[in-house]
Formats: sequence, structure tokens, C-alpha cells
Amino acid sequence: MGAPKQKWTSEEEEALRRGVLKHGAGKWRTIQKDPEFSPVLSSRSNIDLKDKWRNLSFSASGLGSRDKQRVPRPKAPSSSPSPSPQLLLLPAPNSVADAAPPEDSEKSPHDDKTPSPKLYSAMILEALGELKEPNGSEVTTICNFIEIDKSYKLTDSYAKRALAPMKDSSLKKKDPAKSSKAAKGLALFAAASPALDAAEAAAMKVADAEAKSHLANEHMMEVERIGKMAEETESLLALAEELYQRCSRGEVLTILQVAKREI
DNA sequence: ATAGGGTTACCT
DNA sequence: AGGTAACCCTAT
Repeated sequence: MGAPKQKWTSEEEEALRRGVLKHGAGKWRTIQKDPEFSPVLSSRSNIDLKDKWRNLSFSASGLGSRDKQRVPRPKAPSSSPSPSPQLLLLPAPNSVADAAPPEDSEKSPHDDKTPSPKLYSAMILEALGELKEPNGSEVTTICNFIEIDKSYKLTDSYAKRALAPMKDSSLKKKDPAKSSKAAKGLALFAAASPALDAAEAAAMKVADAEAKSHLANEHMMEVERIGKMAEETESLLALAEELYQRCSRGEVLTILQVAKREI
């Protein structure tokens, strides 16, 4: 008697993504136990989460369906003592080239490759609000949120600018574990960017349709709302830009600081 | 508990 | 038959 092969639902997939976003890839047990996701993922084991994430990552890796070209494989030189970190890839847009339903008339007409700064500001603020991290959000987390959840691709220049100061060991933190974790995340982020150039560029601002239609709608409304505020009040825009500059330098800002204008 | 390799079931 | 996704096993 074969096991009926329980296929993953959109809800479960969404929960997994948010779980990875919140706890990071690898903390499968933590994600599975999280009260926010456990109701949805109750029938899945931690191993199931790992396997599913592997499948998602593989699909998004480059084997989009066309172009059998494998990833060039950065391959760290043997002179490097540190083990090369595995490529942690984002399970980008699912089935973009796959059976696109023609009924979708909501093709975003704006093909602007470079969203205005105010849109970035809005996204950063939205990320902070959505993540609801009491201790503040790290730059990596914010970047991941924007990339995964909003399906936006950040150019590697951004990552480089953020990474450069960190690499320079100009980072003096009280929490070495946390900073190293952040640095590692950024390193992975920067390494993955150039490799995925073509694929990511194509999927630059593709919303991953199903599963999040209502959620995305909510987010869009939120973005628009905040965006309008930023547009009308120059001060907020300036604030967001300051926030971005700080983040670029690798600083960790707390949402409290932002709220109190103490940055 | 997690990562990785291997196996089985399903779809085209 | 070939590819993909869910499942299983094992070493660390």
C-alpha cells in the first residue's frame, strides 16, 4: 500500500516561506514548532520542511525549464581554509513560465526596473512593520523580506555596499554570534546575486500569483499608503533614506529607534 | 536535529 | 522514458 503522497498545499508552502524568513533556513524544528505555523504544518515533520525547501530552491536555482545551463559554480579556491558556504537560494517565483493563465489581466504595466527611492523606503518600513521583531531587524532579514515576499531583486551593488564595511572588520558588536550570522547571510546574498543575473532579472518583479493574492493585495495597499505619506511629507522620505544609509553600513537598527526618530 | 544521498510515486 | 516531487535512510 503506497502512501498517497501528500502534496504540499499553497498554504503550507507559504507558511514554510514565512518560517524560513523568520527563523532562517535550517531551523526546521523551530519553524515547525512555531505557534504561527504549527497549525498549518502540523502534518509535516521537520525533515519534510527541509526536503520541501530543497525542492523549492532547486527549482528556482536555474533549471527554470529552459536553459539547461548549470550555475557556473563559484568554487572556492583550495587556498581558502574556510569551507565554502553552500549556496542558499531563494525559492523565487514558482512556475513563472509554467502555464500562465491568460485570464490574468493584471499585468503590471509599469516596467520600471528601478523603483523610486520612496518605494524602497516604503518597502523597508513595511518590512520592519511586518517582521514585528521586538529587538529590531537585521539588514539581511530586511533584504530577504523584500526579495522573497515582494519578489523584488536588489542589485548586487546594494549588497556589496552593505557587505564591504562588514568585511573590513569595522564591525564592533556586543553580540559576535549575531553579527557573524548577519555577515554570513550577506556573503551568501552577494555571492548568489551575480550568478543568478539572467534568471533573476527576468523574474525581477514578478509577483508569485496564487497563495498570496490576498496577502499581496494587503501589502500593496500598505505600500501605497505609506508611499503616499512619504511622498507628501519630505521628512519621512529623508528619514527612510537615512535609515537606508545606516543599514548600508551594516548597522542594526531597531524599530524603536525609528519610531522615536532617534537615529 | 540537520544535511545529504537515495528511493519511490506521479506526471508529461 | 525522463523529470519532478514527496518520502526514506544514514552519517555527522
